[in-house]
Amino acid sequence: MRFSTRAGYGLRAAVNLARNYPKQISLQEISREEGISLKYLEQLFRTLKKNKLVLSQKGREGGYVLSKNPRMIKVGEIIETLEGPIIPMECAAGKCDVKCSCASSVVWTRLQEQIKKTLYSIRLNDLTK
Amino acid sequence: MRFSTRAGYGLRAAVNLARNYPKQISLQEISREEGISLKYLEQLFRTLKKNKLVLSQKGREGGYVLSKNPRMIKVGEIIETLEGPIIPMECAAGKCDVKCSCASSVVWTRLQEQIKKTLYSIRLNDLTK
DNA sequence: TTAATTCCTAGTTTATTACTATGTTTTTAT
DNA sequence: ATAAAAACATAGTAATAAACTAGGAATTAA
Repeated sequence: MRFSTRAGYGLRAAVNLARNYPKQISLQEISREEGISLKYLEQLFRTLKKNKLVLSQKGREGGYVLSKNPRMIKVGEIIETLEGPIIPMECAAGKCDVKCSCASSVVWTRLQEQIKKTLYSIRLNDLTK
Repeated sequence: MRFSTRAGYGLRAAVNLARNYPKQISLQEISREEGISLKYLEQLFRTLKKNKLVLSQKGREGGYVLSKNPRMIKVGEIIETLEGPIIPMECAAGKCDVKCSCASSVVWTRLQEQIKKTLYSIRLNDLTK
């Protein structure tokens, strides 16, 4: 049971932006500071942008900023954007066949709730102190 | 973010044993009832046995039983046995390099705690009703 | 006009998961 | 005794996804 490095890297990058908020930061800086491949960061930020979590400016002296105050951005948003929805097991996805009306599905739905609850209770600015 | 089918299948099989406890059940029966490959079940049960969660009897009329009353077996035991320890991100493993003394690591450790707490608060007999 | 940046698509490598194949050994019913 | 049914064991394969790279195009400010 692991979250992907997309989530790990993405969160670190987002915290970096949160620390610098509202200053605009280039991915090169983040890449250098966090030791994450620039090209990989570009991919991550494309999806972050598509989901309106960051704003960007192209061209020289360009970069990214969080789209809202870090106080308003929940860690869960970043992670679900980069990883897709939190679904520990098919059972918890709702699309259950007969076999999955099984007793153990309550484990996975309860787990799903708890994970989401945890991730959505932490905001980016909680991680900048 | 997904748990493996090992955990899903293994849990279902364990719940099946719990329902039949203390009767001994063969993997063929479980395979038939749960629609899980027999050979795959054999693998899973080898590791369950190695970790003393089940007892076995070889030979004709043989099979498996839970090693303890289902009241005493936590879902987390089954899952961690089959999947390995719950570590949402390297950060949470303790073996953190400099980069991972980062702010975001508190997310992963808190998440780890919550997941464990959830999985260890449910017992097999909670799933047999 | 050049350098630095975001933006875009596709490809490649690597690792893991999921599952299969082919047995051996043990035990019980017949 | 023998045959069937079960656990036990190892190795191999196929599919999938994750992680990352390559090579650019478009944009913008110094």
